[in-house]
Amino acid sequence: MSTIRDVARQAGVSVSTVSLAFNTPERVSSETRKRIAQAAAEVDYQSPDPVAQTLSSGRSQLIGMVQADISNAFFGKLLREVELHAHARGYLVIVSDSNAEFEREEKILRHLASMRVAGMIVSPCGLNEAETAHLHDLKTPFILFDQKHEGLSCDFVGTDNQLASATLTEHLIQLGHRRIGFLGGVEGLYTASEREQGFVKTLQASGLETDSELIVDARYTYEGSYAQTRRLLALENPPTALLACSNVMSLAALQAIRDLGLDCPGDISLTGIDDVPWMHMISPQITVVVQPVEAMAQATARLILQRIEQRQSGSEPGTDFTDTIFPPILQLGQSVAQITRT
Amino acid sequence: MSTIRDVARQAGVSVSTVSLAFNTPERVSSETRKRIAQAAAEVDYQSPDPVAQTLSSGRSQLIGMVQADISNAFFGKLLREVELHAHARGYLVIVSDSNAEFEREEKILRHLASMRVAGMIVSPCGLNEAETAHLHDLKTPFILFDQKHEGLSCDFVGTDNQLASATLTEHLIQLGHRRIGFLGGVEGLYTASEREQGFVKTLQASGLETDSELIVDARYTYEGSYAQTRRLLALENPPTALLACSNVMSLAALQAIRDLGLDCPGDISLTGIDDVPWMHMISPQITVVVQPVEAMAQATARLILQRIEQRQSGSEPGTDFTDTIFPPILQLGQSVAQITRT
DNA sequence: ATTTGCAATCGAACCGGTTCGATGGAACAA
DNA sequence: TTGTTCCATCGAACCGGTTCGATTGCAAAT
Repeated sequence: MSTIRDVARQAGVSVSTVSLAFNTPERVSSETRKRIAQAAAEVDYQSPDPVAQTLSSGRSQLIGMVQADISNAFFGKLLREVELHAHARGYLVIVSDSNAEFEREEKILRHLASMRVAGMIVSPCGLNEAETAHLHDLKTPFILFDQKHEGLSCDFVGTDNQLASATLTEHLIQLGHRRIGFLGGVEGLYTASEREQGFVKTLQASGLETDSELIVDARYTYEGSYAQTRRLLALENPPTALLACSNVMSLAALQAIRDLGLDCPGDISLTGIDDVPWMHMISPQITVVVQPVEAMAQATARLILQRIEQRQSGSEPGTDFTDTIFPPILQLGQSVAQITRT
Repeated sequence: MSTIRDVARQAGVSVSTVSLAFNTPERVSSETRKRIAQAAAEVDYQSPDPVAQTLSSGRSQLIGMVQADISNAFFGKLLREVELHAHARGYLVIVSDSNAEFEREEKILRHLASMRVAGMIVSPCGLNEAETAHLHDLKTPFILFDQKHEGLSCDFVGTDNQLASATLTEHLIQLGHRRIGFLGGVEGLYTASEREQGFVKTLQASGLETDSELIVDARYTYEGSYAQTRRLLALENPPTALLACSNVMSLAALQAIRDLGLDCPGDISLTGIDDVPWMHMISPQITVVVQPVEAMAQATARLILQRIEQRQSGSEPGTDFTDTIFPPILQLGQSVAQITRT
């Protein structure tokens, strides 16, 4: 592999001139520029070494992504979109899995920072103040995806989580449901609390009372949801419908219903937030609200590159941060039955 | 951020001694070592800068992965496993999507090489000789995953693809099927041709004739499989069973069957290779062979790290390459009917 | 003719480590 | 005492770029 010095020697100019010719061509006479180009071809100079470039300029051609579970399909779409955009601009993407552990997340963020990543996309699982401050201190632009963190001024891309659960709740209410079981996510997590709020507010707005017995923490897990569904359906006064706060939890609920020998929607109606690929082929097709993943992924990919290039061109961090909120989309299935008033 | 020079100054030793103390502690007197450790703490020296380290040592703490579609669930599992192992040893993972385009793949490989990745995991979509040679020239260890490439001596982790289709074919034959439609993958691709061979060989071993009309190229895509399924079922003498060579193609076939108003398995039996998450909740549950993804991912993650550390400790590339082949696992569903001989 | 201004180019320092050959001193053998 | 080894440490070169202040030469302004 030949270096910039080989090119300089071949072209009979100094190393700095070659560097200049590559980075700010207008500062080099067209004649010299031509000679350098030819010399580069002659010694088969490919492109500036990214590692050396990073060390001296302090900025790499890397974009970092940190998620709680990178094997998840939702993240897969995001990853792909980001990678395609990044590749087009000469960036590579580093992904890392925090495994929903706080210390890990912190460690990863430091590691990424030490790699001088040009930008980051993060779905924080829990960020303390120290970490928040640390993120801010970095000159690196970053975007919060899906999980918002109040008190962290930066860009955010996500869904209107309150609207998601509100939409489903309203749908159930309109079909006559009065007792709705809410299978919630991890307490304290942004999306989880938003979704719960959307549920509760909608009930209140409809003049229905909220039975706290029906609002359960199902941990965003299959197991949690499965167990809680069985528990809810075993109550003396069971709900007539369930609202599961995630794709996995909807599927667990459906499985629990099947295992109890009950019929959905005959015995119990089911709705959920988010789908999984091919979920529409499962019967009954579950009525869900989905997030427009592709659009969200695109928006995120575009935004991070835009921020990176802004920073590149010298402009300061600024305070023009935006929240890009996508509305959830209701997808009717056959998992909800109409209830006749008693 | 303090550097190794700050530590050296604080400890009153030279820079090289500090470096030595970090990398080969046994070469430094215990007293000096102690002083350096204390100095490091005093100036809050975190850890050697990975970028500088890469530039001077020629090896980074990065593992590269290249796949044709990184949003795919199969890859997601692999990615996660690799990332977890990598993280534990201080590596970060770069992933890149070749989008099944040859030039892209080539470009990515070069880019990764210029980043001095410590190792690579690749599922090549098409590697010409130039590229093959290029890969070999790199001192970087790499593992082929899923897609093997004959004539490239390196480690491989994958499934016994012939056995996968053979298992399904035999299953169908035992249940009386004589005309089996084969929905094949992209021609020329390793997995595709292996699976076709497994199918054809099994038919021959059973003394059945192979009707070339029933072996179709469905491109590993949903659309391809959907269209070909409709075509096969419209033949004057249609097959009684289908064997789809991928998860997506099985689902497409099932959808086509449904859309034709046919019953599976009543009118047509269906089997497939690979599942998708939650596929067992679709009815009829499709009889498939699955790859033990977790085990494969683990094996790959372990192997790449092992290779990297071997190389680290100075041993030469060597020729002890291994093929780690996992047997596919038959998962019976309700998508295959018994045929009574006519 | 002298000064000023500007464009083109250069040299050197720098980014933060690794690595190798050199050096100095202590221990040991002749 | 002198010579040989060996251990601990050091200085300098190097990895391959970027960047800034300095220099040179030429044209325009005074």
